[in-house]
Amino acid sequence: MEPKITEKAWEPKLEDAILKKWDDEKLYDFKLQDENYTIDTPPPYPSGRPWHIGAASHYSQIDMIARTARMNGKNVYFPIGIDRNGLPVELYTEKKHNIRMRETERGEFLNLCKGALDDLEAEMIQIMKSLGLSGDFKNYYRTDSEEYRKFTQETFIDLWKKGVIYLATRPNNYDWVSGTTIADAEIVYDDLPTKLVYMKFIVKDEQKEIIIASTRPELLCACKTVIVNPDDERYSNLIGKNLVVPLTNKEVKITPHHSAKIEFGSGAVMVCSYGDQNDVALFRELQLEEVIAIGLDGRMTEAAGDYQGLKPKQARTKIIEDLENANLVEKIEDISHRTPLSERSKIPIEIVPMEEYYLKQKDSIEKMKRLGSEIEFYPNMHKQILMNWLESISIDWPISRRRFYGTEIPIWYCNECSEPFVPEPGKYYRPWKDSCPAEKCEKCGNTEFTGEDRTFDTWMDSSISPLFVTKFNRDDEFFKKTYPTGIRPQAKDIVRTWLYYTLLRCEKLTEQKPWSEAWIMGYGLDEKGMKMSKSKGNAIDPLPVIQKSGADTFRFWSASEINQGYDFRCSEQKIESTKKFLSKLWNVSRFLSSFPIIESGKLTDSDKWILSELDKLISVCNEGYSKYNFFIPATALREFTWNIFAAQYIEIAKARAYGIGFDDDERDGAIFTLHKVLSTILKLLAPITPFITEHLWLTLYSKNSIHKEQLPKIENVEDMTNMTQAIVEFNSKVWNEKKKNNLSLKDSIRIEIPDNLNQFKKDLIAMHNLETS
RNA sequence: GGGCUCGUAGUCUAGCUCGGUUAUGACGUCGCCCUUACACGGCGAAGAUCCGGUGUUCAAAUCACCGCGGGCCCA
Repeated sequence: MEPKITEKAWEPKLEDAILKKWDDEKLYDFKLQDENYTIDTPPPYPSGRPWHIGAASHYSQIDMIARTARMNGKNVYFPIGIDRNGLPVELYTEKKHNIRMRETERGEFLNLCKGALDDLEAEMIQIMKSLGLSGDFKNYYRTDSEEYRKFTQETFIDLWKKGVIYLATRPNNYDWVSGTTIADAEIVYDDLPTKLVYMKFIVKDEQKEIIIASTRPELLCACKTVIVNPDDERYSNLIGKNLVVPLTNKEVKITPHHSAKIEFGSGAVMVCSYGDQNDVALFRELQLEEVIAIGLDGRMTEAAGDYQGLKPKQARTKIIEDLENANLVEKIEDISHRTPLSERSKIPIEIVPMEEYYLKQKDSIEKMKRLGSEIEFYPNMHKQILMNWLESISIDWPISRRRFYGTEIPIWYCNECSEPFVPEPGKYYRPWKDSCPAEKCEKCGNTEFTGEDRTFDTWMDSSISPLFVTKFNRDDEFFKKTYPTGIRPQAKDIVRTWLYYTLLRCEKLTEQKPWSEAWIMGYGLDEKGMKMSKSKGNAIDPLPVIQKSGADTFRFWSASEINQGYDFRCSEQKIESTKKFLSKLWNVSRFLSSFPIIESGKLTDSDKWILSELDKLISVCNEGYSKYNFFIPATALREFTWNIFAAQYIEIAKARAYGIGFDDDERDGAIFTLHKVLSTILKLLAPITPFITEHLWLTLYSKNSIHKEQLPKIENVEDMTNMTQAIVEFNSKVWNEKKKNNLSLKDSIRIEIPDNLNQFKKDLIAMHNLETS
C-alpha cells in the first residue's frame, strides 16, 4: 500500500491552513453551559512591559491548560484581553511624538496613546493567534474600552459607598518646575557636586554633642529621628536618648537601624520628610509623623519657620550661614552626590507628601490569608510569594495616580465647599471633560463643580479581570455559571500585585475567591541568565522564531524545556533543534500511513509489551496534565515515541506488519498495535502541539478534529514493562555485533536469544534475521 | 539594605521527601555509517570536584549548619 503521507518532513507552513480551518469550523467558540471552566487569562500589555519569547512561551502554556481541560471534557471559557491602561504607553507616546503629557491637550494626548496601543496590539494579537491560542479572539476585550472603564468605575463607586476609600497624604516624586508628580520610571540619576554639612546635635541632659552629616540641612525642620547602626560602638550607649536639633531646638530620639552606614559621614543619620527614598521607607517603618517642609510651589513651607518661601537651595545656603554663625558646624565637605533628577526638566526632584485616595486593605489581611490558603497553587512553592507579601503589607493601597491614560476617578468637587460628589454607577465618567451629573452640591447648594483629573492605578482595572470576563453585574446567569473561575495563570513577578489585588478586589465585591487554582510561571531569561525585557534590549522577538520554526516547534520547546514555575533560558538553537522530534513523529506516521487502519488482530507478546508501555505513558502524561505541568508529558512522550516506540517496537514489528513469514492474524496484530500506539500518542500530544497532531490525525484517523477527542485513559493491561530493559539491551547487542562485523542490518547473524526473551522469539528472529539452531 | 527563591556536564533535566551500585535522559560537541519511515536519521565517544566549607554517619547529590553565586520582588 502506498503511504498516505509522502512529504519527508513536517512543514510549519501547514499551520496557516489549519488555523483557518479551526476558525472556519468555529472549533473553539464558547457556548455557555451549566458547568464551565473559566480561565482568567492575563491580558498582556502592548508596550513597556515585555512581550518577547518568554511571554510567547507563557501564553503557549496557558493554551495548553485550555486544551487539556477541553480534552478532559470541560466546557472551556478562554477569554482574551489586552491591558491598555497605564504609564508605559504614556512614556512611549511622549517619546515617539516628542511631546510632554502635561503640555498637550488631554484629549489629543489620549488619542495619540490610543493610536500607539492599536499598532502594538495588532502585532500582539497576531503572535497569539499564530501560536495557536484557542481563545475567544472574536470577543477580545480591552481594559481601556468604555465598557471596561465603566465597570472599573462602578466597582469603585461600590467601594466608596462601603466606606473603604479614604484620603491621606503620600510622598510623591515631585518636579516643581513642571509642577507635576513624576513616576519612578521618569527619574534619572546624576552625580552632582554638593556640600556635606557636619552639624552639631546636642545630647539632651548631657554635656555632649554628636556630629551628623547631611546634604540637606534645610530639612532640619522636618527631622523626626536620628538613626545609628546598632553595630556602631560609638553610639551604642546613646541609643534611646534624645537629641536637640540645631536651630529648631526640637527633640528627636536616637534610633538604631541597620540602614545607617557606619562609614558614611559620622555614622549618624538624620531622618527627615523627605530627603530621599530611604527616608520615606524609614518614616513608614518607624511610623514617624511627617512634616511638609517643601510645598507644591517648590518653596519652603511655614514649617520651615524663618526660611519659609525660599527655594530649597536658597534655604540651604542661608541655613548653613546661620549654623556657622551659631557655631553649630564642625566642617563642610565638597562631595559628589548621586541625585535623583526629573528626566524632563533635569532638576532634582523633591519628595513631597500629597493627598491621594487609598483603598483599605490592612483589615483584610487575615481574610486574604484564609482565601490564599484555599487556593491551590501550581507549583505549590509559589504560594509563599503571596503569603510573605501578606505578612509584609504595612500601608493601605494608594489607588490614585496623577496620570492621563487610565480609568478616570469618577468624582467632582464642589467649587464652594470642596464636598466630593460621586455619581451613580451605570455610565463611563470622564470628570476632566464631562460636566458634573449633580445639579447642586448636597452640602452647600452651590452649582459649580470641578472634575477630578486623576486616574486609577492600573491594578484597579486589571484586578477585576475575573469579574469582567464573567460579566459580574452585567449578566447574572452568565456570572453564576462562570464564577468563581477555574484558574488564574500568571507570571511570578506579579504575584504581589496582580494576583494579590485581584484577591482583594474580588473578595470585597463578591465575598468569594476569584479562582480555585493559580498557576504561576517563571521568567524568560536570556542565554546569560538575565531576565529578558524590552528595556534591557536582550529580548528575543518571538514572531520570526515562530515563522521560521513553526508554532508547534516553539510550543514543544516551551513544554519540554521549562520546568513548572522555574525561570527558563531561551536559546534559539534549542528551539530549532526541537523540530527534530516533530520530524521523528512525522516519519513514524508516514511509515504507518502505508498500512490500513484495522479494528483488531491477534496480539503477540511484543504487542502486549508495547501496549503496557503505552499504558504507563498515558498514566504519566495524565499525572502531569492534572498538575498543569507540561514538562512531564512532553519529555515522557518524546522519550517513549523516539526511544521505545520508534527505535524498538517498530523495528520488532516491521517484518510482521509486512506479513513476511507471519500469518494474516499475526500481521493484523502488528498493524493494529502500531496504529493504536500512534493514535494514542497523537491524542496525548494534542494539547502541546495542536497543529501537527491535527494534521496527522485528519490524514490518518478521522474526519473530525483531534481537539474534539478526549485524552486517553489507561486500560490496565498486563504490566510487561519490566521486559523493556532486556529488549533494549538485546537489540542493541545485535546491532553492535553486526556493526563490529561489518554486516548490513539485514544480513543474517547467529546470536542466541536469552531465555527471558523467549516469548518474543519469533519477532526477534524476523527482525534481526537471526540464524536459529 | 530587607525578603523570597534557585544552584547537578556548554544548556535543559532525573534522582533529594525516606542517605547505600558506575549520578538519569535529552540538546549541543566529536568520530564512524546514506541499512527501502526518517541524514531533521542510526551507532558510538568525550564531557559533572552534584556551588564551596564544616558537621552527622560505616556511607552524603540526598540530612544539618555556615558561606558564596544567580534571579526576582520590595526599599
